[in-house]
Amino acid sequence: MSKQDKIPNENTNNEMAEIFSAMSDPGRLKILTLLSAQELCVHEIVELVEMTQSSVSHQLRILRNLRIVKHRKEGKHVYYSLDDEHIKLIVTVCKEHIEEKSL
Amino acid sequence: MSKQDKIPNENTNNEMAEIFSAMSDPGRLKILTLLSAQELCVHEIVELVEMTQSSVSHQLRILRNLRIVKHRKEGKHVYYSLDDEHIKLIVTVCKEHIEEKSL
DNA sequence: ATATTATATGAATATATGTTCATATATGGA
DNA sequence: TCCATATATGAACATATATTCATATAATAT
Repeated sequence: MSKQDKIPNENTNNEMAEIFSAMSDPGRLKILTLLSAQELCVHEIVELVEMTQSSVSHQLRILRNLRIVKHRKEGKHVYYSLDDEHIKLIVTVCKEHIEEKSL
Repeated sequence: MSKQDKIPNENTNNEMAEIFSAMSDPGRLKILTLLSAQELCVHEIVELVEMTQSSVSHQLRILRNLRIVKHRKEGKHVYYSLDDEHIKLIVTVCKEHIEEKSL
């Protein structure tokens, strides 16, 4: 295996970068942290992260498009939740990383 | 513990977002993947990731500033390596995530 | 000393991204 | 039907970011 083979193929690498990009905005990261713990509907998220409804909705669309979150509709409400445990783990490991660094 | 308490404090959340931001560029992600496997000097990285020397150098600075990579100088060469195993783990988990999704 | 190789960096530019504002759609209640 | 609530979305704008180009610095060899 050559050194260059350590790099995933172009598509996989780009998709990984997209996932990290989705996690790289403070607002989206808060949303992901919340959804790591429980399912929430949009207006609950809006209150918890202190962003406008419009902004939250735009951000949720980004997370939806990448299939990082899933949603289900119930009456007037749309409930969002993490679509994948990997994301939860990544958030956790990163948090540990920060906490160890700041010692 | 209230729902909002699930979100790390503002500083921690921002630092986490910065880490993910550092990993969100395809070029930087390739660099990090390479350095997950072994220490490399700048011109080796340049060849492996097929970016210009200037661009690689700029990106390495970003990774250095966030203490994601460390470097040591040996003669004319500067060797870079991952400063932290957490980053390696995060890359691995993300790769698994992509690979499972694409089944 | 001069040239060559390795690396870093500032400025400029092009592109991507997040927020706001206005508005659209959908559901349920009066 | 009319209204209020919940959510989504397009356009515009401001900011952030990556790359390129030119150049600077540092080490080594001739």
